[in-house]
Amino acid sequence: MFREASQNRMFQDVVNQIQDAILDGRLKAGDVLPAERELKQMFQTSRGTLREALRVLEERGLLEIRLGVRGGARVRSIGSDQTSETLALMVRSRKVSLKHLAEFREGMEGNVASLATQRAKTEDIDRLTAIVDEAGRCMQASDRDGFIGADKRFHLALAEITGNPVYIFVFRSIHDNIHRYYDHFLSMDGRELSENQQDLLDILRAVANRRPDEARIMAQSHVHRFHRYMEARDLETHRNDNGLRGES
Amino acid sequence: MFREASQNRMFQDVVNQIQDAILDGRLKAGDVLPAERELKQMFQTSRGTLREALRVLEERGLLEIRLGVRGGARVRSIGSDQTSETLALMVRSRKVSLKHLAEFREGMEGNVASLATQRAKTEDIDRLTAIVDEAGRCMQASDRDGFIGADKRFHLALAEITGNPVYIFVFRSIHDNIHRYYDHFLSMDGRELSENQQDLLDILRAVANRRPDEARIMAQSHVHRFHRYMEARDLETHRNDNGLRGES
DNA sequence: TTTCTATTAATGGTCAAACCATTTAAGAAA
DNA sequence: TTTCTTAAATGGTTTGACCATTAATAGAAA
Repeated sequence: MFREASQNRMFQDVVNQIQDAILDGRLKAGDVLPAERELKQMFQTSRGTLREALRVLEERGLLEIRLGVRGGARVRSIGSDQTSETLALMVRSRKVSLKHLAEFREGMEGNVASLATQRAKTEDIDRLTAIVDEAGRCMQASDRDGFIGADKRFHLALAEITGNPVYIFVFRSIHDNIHRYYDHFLSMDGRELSENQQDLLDILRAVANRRPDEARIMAQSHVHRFHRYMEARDLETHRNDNGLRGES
Repeated sequence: MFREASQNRMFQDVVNQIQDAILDGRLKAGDVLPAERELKQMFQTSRGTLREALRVLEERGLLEIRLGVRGGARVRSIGSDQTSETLALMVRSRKVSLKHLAEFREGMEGNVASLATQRAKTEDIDRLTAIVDEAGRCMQASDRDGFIGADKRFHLALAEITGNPVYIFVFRSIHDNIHRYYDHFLSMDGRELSENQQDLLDILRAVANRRPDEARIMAQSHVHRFHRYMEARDLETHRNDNGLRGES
């Protein structure tokens, strides 16, 4: 119900005050806090203590601290970076595998596709169409990275169409982590590119025709296909090493 | 692809070294790091710099720091606390509302119920049955808090049955945040308790009968019911204040 | 002997003042 | 005008001291 109150730890109080100011809108994204030597006087604390507080806020993703003249602590907009980092920790510590991430994403993308189908406006469908067209061009040019980028934007667009920021938030977190595997394990040849392009077309058609259940199935099988490619590549290369370590 | 490399910021290097030791298993949960005055010599740095590094690791959820003799930095096990905090920030900054959280949860619980149905062993079903029985006793005793607790354990058990830690991780994050609303807005009378108990029985039956799709629908409508209760209460009390602010 | 109490030492938390490193901007030189 | 130099603002680091909290231990009281 409540978190324990800690008397000691003055820097915690500084953290709370600044965080409240940001979350209450008194400090907006882009604002620059006064220099450390001024802040320390405003809070009546030492510079060391103040810096510990800034470190916490930076780690929380609320501040970005730059060096040099005109540097200082800038207020950032709240994003999903931190969750992404936490998931990354779980992956690195072997608590979560590619299989787990992929399964979760498969279910979530199904929900997203279904919801997006129920809520897409005509301009949303136009936007999706444009992305699929671009993916098609990448496919014909055998531009693998371009295709993967378009694929990502397609899924992100679906998440945005739902109007629910939680989907965007979680999607980013999952995708950031799963993407590391793409670079290692996902090499798509022409046939695979064309299969995936067909998937996107199928999803788009289901959305345009207002068939949520069909869109769910299509999206799930599309993500599942990606997953299978990676699994196959993983098995091929697995005797060499275990893939992803030590890139913090 | 890569994060920018920052030469300056010596504390970052200390963070990386300790984090790597934890994630590589050289430091296990419960281990206690040497005292700050020893660590500062091991890293050949000043105490202030070292403390900034510890602060980051604490904020990342990797260390827990205690005061006094026999205090110090202890290695924690990696959990979902941090993501929960980030979501909480988004709720407080009005980027995410109860409606968004509830909708996301609804979809996710459907997926969880479906997967759990496909994977439940007989002992899993026994466990679920025991939880539902307990919920039934709470219902008959009009023990609202007890019922909510049993309900939460039921959903958590389903997540565990999937065998996918990502579901457990995300469930905890979402639930921690949505639970604050329960305390404010959710007052269930006898009829509502009994409706929810019936929901749990329905889900359990679908799982036991191995009907994934049915389990999905049941779980979704169950979560949806919770959601509607809260929405109703929210409207009732909305003229007073906006509910949840400033409890950091 | 057992139990309570006061002391003590280990440890994190804070403070102060100085110096270093980086970056931008203003001014000087070409 | 363009390029180079310099200066000032700002975060990063160091040192050494002192404060506050806590667990263990020694000692007093029962």
